[in-house]
Amino acid sequence: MQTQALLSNIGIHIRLDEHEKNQVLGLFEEQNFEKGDALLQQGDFCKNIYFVNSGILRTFHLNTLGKESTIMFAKTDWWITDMYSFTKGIPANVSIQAVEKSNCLKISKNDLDSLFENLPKFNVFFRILMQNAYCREQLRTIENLSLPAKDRYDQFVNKYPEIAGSVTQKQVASYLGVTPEFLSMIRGTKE
Amino acid sequence: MQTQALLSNIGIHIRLDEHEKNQVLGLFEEQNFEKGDALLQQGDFCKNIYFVNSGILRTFHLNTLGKESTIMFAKTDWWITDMYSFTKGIPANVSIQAVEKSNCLKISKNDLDSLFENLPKFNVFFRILMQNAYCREQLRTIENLSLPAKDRYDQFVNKYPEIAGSVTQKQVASYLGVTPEFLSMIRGTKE
DNA sequence: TTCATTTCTTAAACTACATTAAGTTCTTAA
DNA sequence: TTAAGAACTTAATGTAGTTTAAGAAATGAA
Repeated sequence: MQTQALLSNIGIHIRLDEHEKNQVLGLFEEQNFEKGDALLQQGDFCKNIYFVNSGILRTFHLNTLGKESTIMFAKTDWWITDMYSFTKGIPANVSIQAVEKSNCLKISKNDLDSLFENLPKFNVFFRILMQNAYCREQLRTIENLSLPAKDRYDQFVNKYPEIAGSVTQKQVASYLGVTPEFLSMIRGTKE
Repeated sequence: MQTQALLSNIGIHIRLDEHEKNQVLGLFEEQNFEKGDALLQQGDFCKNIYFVNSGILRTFHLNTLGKESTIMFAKTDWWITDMYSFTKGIPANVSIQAVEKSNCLKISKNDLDSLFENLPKFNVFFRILMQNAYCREQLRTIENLSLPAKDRYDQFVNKYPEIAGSVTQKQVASYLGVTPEFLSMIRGTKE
């Protein structure tokens, strides 16, 4: 099980001794996904949170008309789950899917909760993780509200060049909130 | 200083004894705002996080063309700040404003950080607060991407009836990402 | 390799929403 | 109380982005 990436991700925010590292790692389980595999289906209960060792994943929502919206992408060193379903125990309103072959470390809700109890500083770590996720999401709201599609596309490519280069334009379009046809047009107009 | 609302807000998630309650309350300061008052100006550094005792506030962003986007509203029992500026010490990219006469309790970044150190369970409280904020923000992203303006308006009114009834339609429009003129049209079409 | 499927592109016709403008109602400060 | 400025409405015109469709390129399974 590859654990260096996870340990260094945690290590950015809190310091763990050897015993604590083992305490944490003992609760994670490795899982491999092939391109297109589903980690979670919209409507099911999200029981795990995943740390991405390698690969790219995404969460997407299907509305009542069958329109697909990409809510987030996750690459190496990111965490991905349906936080709403995971923390509140309600059915997920997104699916999670491997965009390409990926390797993840997952931890269940129960095990994470036990970690919060038995290793209190893990609350510090997750507080910061949630803080950052909230800030990112709010920044996206600001961009969605204040920028036209072309500018949102440019921002996206600047911010996440590896993702922009690895996922289909259809998926990028559904992340930006435009059709693939319109994204294709936007990309045609150089400046 | 009104403190019951704050204590019960904290009490939903963590248990504090009398000494700890005083330790917490000692770091908060009461502040009153008149309608229209600014708590923070876009471009300034956000040094405080505010708990709303009474009233309604909002954060909004001004883009380079002068277009205003409402990022969030906060009413009684909510927390409001520019989390990005507050936690990372960078200039705010939103302003915070009292939509109506409001009473708040504020705590500075330094004092909150000292609380995280000296009262570790406050990390649990803020972890949950950030988790909830992230979930809310992500749900909004889903709605922005998957629903047309009319449906987003209906959802907004259902979810926050008091806010919808207390703020101007111009502000609601800038929250939904449409012009006031178009919101007026939407409201005209009964079902 | 090869065929089938999906993705990407281009373009014409269309629509949700923006802009402009003018009139009406509501707020608020003097 | 009043007047000035906001906020709200309505309607005509304009546009960013959608839909539909059809062909070209890329991908993937046999």
